[in-house]
Amino acid sequence: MSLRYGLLGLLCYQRMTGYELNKTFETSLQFMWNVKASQIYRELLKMQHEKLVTSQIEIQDKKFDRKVYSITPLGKKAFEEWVKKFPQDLLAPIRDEFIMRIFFGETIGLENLLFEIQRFKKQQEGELEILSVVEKSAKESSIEDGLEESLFYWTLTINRARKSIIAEIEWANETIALIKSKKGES
Amino acid sequence: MSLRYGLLGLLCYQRMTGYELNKTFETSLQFMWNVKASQIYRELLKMQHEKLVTSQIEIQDKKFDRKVYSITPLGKKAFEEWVKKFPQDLLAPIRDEFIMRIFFGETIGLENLLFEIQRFKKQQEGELEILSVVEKSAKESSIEDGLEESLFYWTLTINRARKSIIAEIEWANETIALIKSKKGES
DNA sequence: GAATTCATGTAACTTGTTACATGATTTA
DNA sequence: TAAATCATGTAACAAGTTACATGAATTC
Repeated sequence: MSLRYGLLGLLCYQRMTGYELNKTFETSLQFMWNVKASQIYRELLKMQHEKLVTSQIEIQDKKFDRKVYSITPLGKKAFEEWVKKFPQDLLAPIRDEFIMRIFFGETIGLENLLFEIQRFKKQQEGELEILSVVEKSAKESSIEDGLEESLFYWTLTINRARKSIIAEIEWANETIALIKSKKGES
Repeated sequence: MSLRYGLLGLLCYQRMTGYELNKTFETSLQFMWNVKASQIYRELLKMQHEKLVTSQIEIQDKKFDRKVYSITPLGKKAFEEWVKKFPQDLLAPIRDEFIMRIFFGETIGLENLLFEIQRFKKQQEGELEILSVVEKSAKESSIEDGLEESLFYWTLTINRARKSIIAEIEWANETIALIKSKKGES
C-alpha cells in the first residue's frame, strides 16, 4: 500500500511521467522501498481511477509523447493523512533469503559459505558506494530544485541506510573470521 | 519462494505439524523471514501435491488429531539444491514504510516526528530483548535435540540480527539529537 | 468465567514478480 | 554497429495479507 503513497509523495514535489517516477524511486527511495516499473504503471492507473492523480499527454516534436502525472487535491489529502498516521507496529517485515541460507549453513560446506559471505560483503560495499553517489546528488538536486527543507529528511534516511550497510559489512567480517577459525579446527 | 525452503529446512530436523512449523518460524526464523500462518498451510498443501512432503494424521486420546508433515527424499533434494545455490544478487528487498514516512518528514512536524522516532527506538529495544530470549533458547534447544552443529549457524544469524537492531537504535539516537537541535533553531 | 493458546484451515483480496512487446535515441 | 537507455505499458502468475470459522484445552 505504501508504494501508492511514495508515488503521491514524489508527485507533491513535481509532476512526472511513470518512467521518471521509477527513476526517482531508484535514486531516492531505493534504500527504503523496492519497486518494479510494472508496479508503478499499474498503481498510477488505479490512482487515476480513484481521482488521486490525473494525467496529461504532452506532445513533443521528434520525440515520444510523454504521459505526465499530477497529483490532485484529493491525492494530496490522502498522502498527508498517510504520512502523519504511523502504524502501531513500526518494524519493517524482513524477507532475506541470503541469511536464511546461512541459517541452514550446515548443508553448504565451510569453503562455499566463506565464498558467499565474501561475495555478500563486496555487494554491501558496492551499496555503500551507490549510497555516497545518491547522497551527493541529493545535495545537488535539492539545491537546484529549491527543496532544501526536504534535504534534511532525505539525509536522515541516507544516514540510516549507511548505518545498516556498515553493520552488514561488520557482520560479514566477523563471520568470515569465525568460519576461518572453525575451518582451522577441523 | 523461500518460505517453501524454510519449511523444508525445518522439516529436515524433524517432522512437525503446520502449527509447530509456524511456531518454529516465529522463534528461529523471524529475524530473516516473516510469514503468516495461513501462508504456511497453503504452502504445505502445495508441497504435498508436488510430493515434497507427506502428512500423517495422528490420533491422540482426549486431544485433537495432529496432522504431522514429513519431508520426502524429493523434498530433501529440492531443499539441498536451493540452499547451495545462492542467487547472483544477495541483497534482500527492502520495504520499510516507517522510514518512507521519515523521508517525507516535512509534512509531519518536528514534535510528532520526535515522538515517532522515540517510539521506534523503544520497539527496536524490545526486539533486542526478544533476540536475547531467542538466543538463550537456541542454545538450550539445540543441546536438547542434539543439534549442536546447527547452533553455530543459528548463532551467525542471531549475530546479524543483533547488529542490525543496534544500528537502528544508534540511528534513532542520532536522529533524535538532530531533530532536537533543529527544533532549537526555529 | 474470561482470555489465551492449541490446532486446523478457507476465501477473497492485494501486492509483487516475470516475461513480453515496441521502437526511437544515445553512447561506446 | 551493437548495446544500453529512453519510454511506454500489458498479461500471467506467484506470494503475501486480512478476515473469517471452529472448538477444545489451559491458564489467570
